[in-house]
Amino acid sequence: MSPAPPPHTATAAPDVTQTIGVGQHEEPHDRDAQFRGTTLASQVQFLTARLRSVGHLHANQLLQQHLELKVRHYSVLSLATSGIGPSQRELSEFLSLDPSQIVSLVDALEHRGLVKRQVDARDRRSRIVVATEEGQRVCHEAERLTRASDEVVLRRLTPGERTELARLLGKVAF
Amino acid sequence: MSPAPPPHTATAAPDVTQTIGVGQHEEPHDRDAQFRGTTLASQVQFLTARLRSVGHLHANQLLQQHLELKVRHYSVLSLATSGIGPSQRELSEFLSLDPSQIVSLVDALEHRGLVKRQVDARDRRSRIVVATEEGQRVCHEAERLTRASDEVVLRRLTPGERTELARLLGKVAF
DNA sequence: TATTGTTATACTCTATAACTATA
DNA sequence: TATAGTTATAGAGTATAACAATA
Repeated sequence: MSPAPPPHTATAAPDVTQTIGVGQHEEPHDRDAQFRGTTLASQVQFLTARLRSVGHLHANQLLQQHLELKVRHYSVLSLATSGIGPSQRELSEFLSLDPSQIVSLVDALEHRGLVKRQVDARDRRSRIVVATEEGQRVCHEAERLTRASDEVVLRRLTPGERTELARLLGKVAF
Repeated sequence: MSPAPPPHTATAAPDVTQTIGVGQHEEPHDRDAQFRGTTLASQVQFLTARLRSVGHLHANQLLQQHLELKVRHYSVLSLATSGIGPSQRELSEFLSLDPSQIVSLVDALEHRGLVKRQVDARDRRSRIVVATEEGQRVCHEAERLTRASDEVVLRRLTPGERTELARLLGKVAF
């Protein structure tokens, strides 16, 4: 059995030399370790995509199950509850979503009575999205759920490591 | 220590208290800082999603521009080049993609002569995906590009911080 | 009977352009 | 003329089910 094969080092053409000729059975554990030892698995962007994938799935299920809400609706609701009074344009920019997507998200939240649109007196073209009292209640519950999701997804990190991860992400995410 | 102002604390209906009353002009910088001080902006999963969004966009453009490749194709090509000889099923699991998606990705790479399917002698149902010589050349170039993309996206981090970020992500991404 | 790859299908998400109302 | 929001539409991404070959 190959103990810890350094992968991909300028291997010419010898196809699957590591795979063939090794034996007939691969332990699942060793196999997974092989994948994690890959060049791809060492790249930050790949790891980031993977983390966001598992996290998004988990948080989405949790929100859907308890509040019939999705992460993307929650992110709008959260900013509408924050007190900073975001316009739809600002929501679009900060959430990296197209303005047309914000429309449907706010529509959905408005139909459920969680937010309302207010015409900005200083520029009557723009609509400020603010949470209703019910929306605030739901938002706080959603925040509790998403924090719980963070806890689960980051369970392998110590509290100090979680803080550090948040700090590092904060430096590059904006 | 609580440097970030705790936002949103049960503000009843007073809409945009922070926004109104300050003045008639909002500096873009202050406004952005308000968004970054939000509860949402402090949650790890939100930051992760944002980082992956900007990173994915950047890397995708770079790969498309230089190699007419997308990140998702690169990830398959990279594992096909790694020497571990992944089956399509294994690619599906490690990349968190549906088996049917792997089919079209491998099809595309195969049509370009970058990979080929080999029937696994030990289980003739499964196909091992291996890179051709040309595929290996393209892969190494793609790795160079994605590393460059990482450099750009993480430019605000010190080398030590990048290593630490990769380590923390590695602990939670699997 | 169960699994791998495949195909077909539908659903969600994302991106683009055109329209309106305000500026 | 330019911008905020809206609408419509198409494309990319994702999920599901059914099928053939093999185990």
